[in-house]
Amino acid sequence: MPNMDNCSTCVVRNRAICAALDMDEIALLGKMGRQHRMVAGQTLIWEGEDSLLVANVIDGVLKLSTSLADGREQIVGVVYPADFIGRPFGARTQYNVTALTDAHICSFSSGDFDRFAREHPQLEHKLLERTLAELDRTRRWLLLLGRMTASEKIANFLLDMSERLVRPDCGQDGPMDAFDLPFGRQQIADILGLTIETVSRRLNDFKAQGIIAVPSRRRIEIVDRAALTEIAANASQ
Amino acid sequence: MPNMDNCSTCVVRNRAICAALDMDEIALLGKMGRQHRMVAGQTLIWEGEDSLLVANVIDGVLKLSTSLADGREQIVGVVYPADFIGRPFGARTQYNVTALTDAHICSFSSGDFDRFAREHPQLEHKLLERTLAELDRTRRWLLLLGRMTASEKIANFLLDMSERLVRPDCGQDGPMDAFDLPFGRQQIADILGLTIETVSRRLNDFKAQGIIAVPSRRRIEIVDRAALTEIAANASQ
DNA sequence: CTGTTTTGTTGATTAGCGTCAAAGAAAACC
DNA sequence: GGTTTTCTTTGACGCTAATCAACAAAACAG
Repeated sequence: MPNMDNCSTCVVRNRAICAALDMDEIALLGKMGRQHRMVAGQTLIWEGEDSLLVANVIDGVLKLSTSLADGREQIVGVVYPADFIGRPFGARTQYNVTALTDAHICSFSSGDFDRFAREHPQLEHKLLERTLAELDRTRRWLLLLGRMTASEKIANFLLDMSERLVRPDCGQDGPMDAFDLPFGRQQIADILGLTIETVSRRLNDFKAQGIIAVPSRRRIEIVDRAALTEIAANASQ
Repeated sequence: MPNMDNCSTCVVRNRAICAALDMDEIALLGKMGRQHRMVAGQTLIWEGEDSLLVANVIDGVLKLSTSLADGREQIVGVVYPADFIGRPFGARTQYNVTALTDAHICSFSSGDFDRFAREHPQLEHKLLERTLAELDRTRRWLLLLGRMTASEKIANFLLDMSERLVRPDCGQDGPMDAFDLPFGRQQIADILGLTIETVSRRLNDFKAQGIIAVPSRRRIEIVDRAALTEIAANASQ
């Protein structure tokens, strides 16, 4: 089914890069887009393949990941609703894009999108601002991977999650103290450059110290945010 | 001294983002730019300060770095001639920018540059392509920091350097087998998330195995590129 | 050339995280 | 409801890289 009028009912329309466009332009872009459903675990783009499509995330969480020949994996990005996926302008995609939850995306052929973007500087500008912000975030992740201990990594990860998992629709704006992670333990390990055992141990240490509660596998409740912040910043120094 | 006609004699003019502009536009941008000399060790931008300037590197090598409260440092980027420095469009710069060698840059006030860029989509497009490429590179670095052993890190680092230190002016295009690093041992450690001792030891291991030669402190000669590539890719698996 | 500082190397020891193995708990399936 | 499968926790142990410390070699200054 071609999407007649998906954009006007799109829930992320005002937060995705589409927000840079006016009504007419959105209609034009909308004609080129296709909405897809993905199930958890499904891979949209494979590492090293020519970049054939780009997409907006409408709903769900996806990971960007690369791995070494022997299977060691590193998650290099996590993508949320309203975020942009893929590598415009010709280069090869350097990582896998895989759904962590069931997801809903709006995809475009790379070629179509590239052409459209070059004709609409507003859109390119929005994309540039997003890419700059993502680069900043990724550089901060270098510090975490290169220089932090396991406890510091996990504390920072939990604080980061408490900020990013805020649902934009519910009026709340501060960080949340209770949330469900969209990751299993192995995925947390792949984000932080640790093993699953170390993640499990440090998480249980925090639990034992009364810093967090873990009522179910994926649920985290931050009980003592100050303590967690201290560990994250290595405030003992 | 205002720079009357620096652009027409600029050695990186055809490789920097300026290459997106035509003569008139370059002249306009040139009026806003100022050339600076920096000495090795000098810091241009401090972590967390409001982003007041952006710049093109004309000559020299600079590092982007962040650090933790107790002094642990991570280099999050290395910038070469023709590269762009700084964070346009308002955000705070999240890292220090420091010259590793004596350097020569062409700087612009952030405000001026932002305004000019928004009026020149070609320039923004070039900047977007660069930022996307830098993001790809940074994501590959996440894999290195998160999942590689010290030997793998150093092998990859040396191979990366042998490709990036090719002087664009000298006709050669393949990677170089002999080059001078613009880094001391501590800086290599700060790039790879290691200690200076580990860098020194692994480098000397490679030397002992006849994979590289180290005729002087900063000079590297790749003697057995195949062996180095095997270690980098963990080809033993 | 000589003393001083900076940078890099080498050795001994330790600690943190990874590895291997097994048991336990939750989810998925029939 | 019971079985299988998957995911997580826990324990024992080993190894890699960090730490601490001393020394060597350049670089630099006078």
